[in-house]
Amino acid sequence: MNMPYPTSSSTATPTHTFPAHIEHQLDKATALCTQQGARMTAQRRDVLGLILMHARPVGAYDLLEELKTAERRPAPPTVYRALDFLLEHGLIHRIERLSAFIPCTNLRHCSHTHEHSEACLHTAQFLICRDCKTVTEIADTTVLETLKHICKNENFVIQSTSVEVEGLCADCASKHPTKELPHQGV
Amino acid sequence: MNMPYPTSSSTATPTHTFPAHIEHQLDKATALCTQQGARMTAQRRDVLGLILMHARPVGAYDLLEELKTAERRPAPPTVYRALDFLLEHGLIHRIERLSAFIPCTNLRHCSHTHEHSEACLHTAQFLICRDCKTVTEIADTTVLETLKHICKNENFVIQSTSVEVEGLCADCASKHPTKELPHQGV
DNA sequence: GAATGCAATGTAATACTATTACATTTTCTC
DNA sequence: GAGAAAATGTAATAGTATTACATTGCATTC
Repeated sequence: MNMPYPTSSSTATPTHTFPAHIEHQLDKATALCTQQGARMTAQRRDVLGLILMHARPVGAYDLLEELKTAERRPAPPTVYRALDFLLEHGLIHRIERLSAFIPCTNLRHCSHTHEHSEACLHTAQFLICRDCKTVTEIADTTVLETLKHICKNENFVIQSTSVEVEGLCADCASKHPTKELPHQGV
Repeated sequence: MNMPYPTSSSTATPTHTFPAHIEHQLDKATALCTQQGARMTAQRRDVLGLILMHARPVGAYDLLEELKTAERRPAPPTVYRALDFLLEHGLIHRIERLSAFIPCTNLRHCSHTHEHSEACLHTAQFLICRDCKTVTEIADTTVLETLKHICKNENFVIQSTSVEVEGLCADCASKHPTKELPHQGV
């Protein structure tokens, strides 16, 4: 009983339906794709929807499980292809340390335009809580500016960056004995 | 025919021997371990030696291959345990994007003391060349300072960080048509 | 509206990375 | 030397990702 969505350059019927606020974010993502001349297919929309449903980073195989329906049992490449697409278009981020994926925060925000395009260019920064596994995307641009500056000096051409800070979020830190950076390096 | 090494708090005979300059770096690493009350065993020394032998990041299973001798066929946990130890003591770094390992640059430097301990505290920064796979560790401290500042504001307790910049090194960039950050984000 | 070409998806197999659990050996401390 | 702790050996398995090739769907042109 799924009705086709009013996606401008999209394909068939999504196999999943999501709560209204998620659908809204999906529509926004679809609009962004159209704008970039990319196709937000049903498959990709489903995967993005599932990622948006999670409060925490999701693994590819978790998504694979959740994609299963009575009719279809997708294989790994299905999910990885969708993830690649979503990554390329800046709709999600990959958390390297977790081998997991989260939506780009900007998708959750109200603004429909993508003024922040540059800040999202595969150059996001994250705070990862070891305890509750929550990941927060940082809006700061200073880090990226610094990195750009360094790379300019070295004639290194930046294509993408990942900045991941692992530790304890404020909530978890208040519940546990504080453990700071534990040991000495060279 | 391997003779025991003069390691201060070490164990049995290493199964591998390395060129003099590598042995020198290994001795330095051993001294650092002793200083920290940690044991640089033959196994760990072998693994570190192999990592030092590579110009580029090495995967765990590559090391596993290289550890094989006529007598011994180590299993994965052997390598992973050694890697964990070396990581914990700041002797190597893990490049998240590559699931691979490189020596801490300071091991290669001349200074015997570890004045830079803080800068190495699981908080290194890397430039990764997509083309030649070479990884350069950056000495800069600004990025870490910025991150510390941000985290302080958010009451986030930092335990470790990774900053990975992927792109083209100066050499490779000069050989190829320049590809900058390719697409737009949200 | 058939033909063509390209993008997207389906499918099976496999490669690569990492951990668990438990037995054994080595080393340290007393 | 005995006991405890650290390190290693071993087998099995879990988790993540890719390759290669077949098929389908969509878009453009004639």
